[in-house]
Amino acid sequence: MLDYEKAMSIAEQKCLQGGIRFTQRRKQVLSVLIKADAALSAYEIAEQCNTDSKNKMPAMSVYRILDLLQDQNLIHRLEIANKYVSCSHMTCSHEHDQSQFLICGGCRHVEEIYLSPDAVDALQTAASSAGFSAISPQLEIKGWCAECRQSNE
Amino acid sequence: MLDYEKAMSIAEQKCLQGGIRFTQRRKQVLSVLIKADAALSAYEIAEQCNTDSKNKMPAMSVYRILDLLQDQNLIHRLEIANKYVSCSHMTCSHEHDQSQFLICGGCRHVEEIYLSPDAVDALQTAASSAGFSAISPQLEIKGWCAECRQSNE
DNA sequence: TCATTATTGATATAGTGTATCTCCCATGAC
DNA sequence: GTCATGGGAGATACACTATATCAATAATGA
Repeated sequence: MLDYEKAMSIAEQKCLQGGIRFTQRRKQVLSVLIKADAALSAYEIAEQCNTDSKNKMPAMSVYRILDLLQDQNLIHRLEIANKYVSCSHMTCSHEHDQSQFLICGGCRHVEEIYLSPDAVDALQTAASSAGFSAISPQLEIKGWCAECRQSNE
Repeated sequence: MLDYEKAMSIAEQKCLQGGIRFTQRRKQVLSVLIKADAALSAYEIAEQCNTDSKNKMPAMSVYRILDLLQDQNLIHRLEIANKYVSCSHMTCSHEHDQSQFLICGGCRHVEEIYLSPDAVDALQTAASSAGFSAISPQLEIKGWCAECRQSNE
């Protein structure tokens, strides 16, 4: 899990650089995602916010804030899972231009993985051959976690 | 595009083997997908069915039929795009256990690609290291098609 | 202080998909 | 041929994910 304090401070800086405010609402959403250390749906985030504080967080606000946090590269949206995760590279000083996620087709559990540059190159090459100019800097790969695989047999 | 007649005949056989009927409704849905030669959403399929014939195809029926066709390995569901495609390997006599799709993050255009076994192995290895027992036999990789890439700059 | 703009609240609505219950019809047993 | 059975289809309701829009509010700079 990310160093919470460090991550929040970096998020504040990034927002400043991006010319937007790091409001209480936005802090709250990002905070939930970092502390969860897992992929959550927008509605799960709202629910969590509403458990944590008495100030009601509408789902619509969550979506708005998620969009914004994504623009600042603070979180990722996982399209296969329809969920959101905090960017695990947020507190790294060096640049990462590739993230890869494994998503269990059964329980929707999400693991971040690290593909070798060779593997990424292979994907990129295949994409180019098909007339695509680039693969997404954020790959989502569906699979089966050990647990779901077992219970499926 | 698949040989239409051949594909439909194979689908019929597969349904027979699977112990289910290849009804008019099911033929109609599969037919639309094969002829479209593209990824369609469930509602697009329903719409197409309703254009083609006067017999109204409710979206709910489409979902039911898509599930069933998927069980018979006649079609694939693309989770990133929320769309469905006919299996391009349907008419092949040999076995394919891996399909890969490139999906444009902009226009949602779908291309089927062929990854080298090495690349697939690399993915599988990374998955295993993360505690996943397998990657999906059907990979979805998001990217940017040349057109969308251009208009995004 | 005031005007401007960013942010949030509130409501409506679209899109995608599942659950459930009923009815119909093809099939096989008799 | 008749009837019971079960698969298939229709219909309706609803859950979940997400966007659009407009009004209200808070923060900021002139």
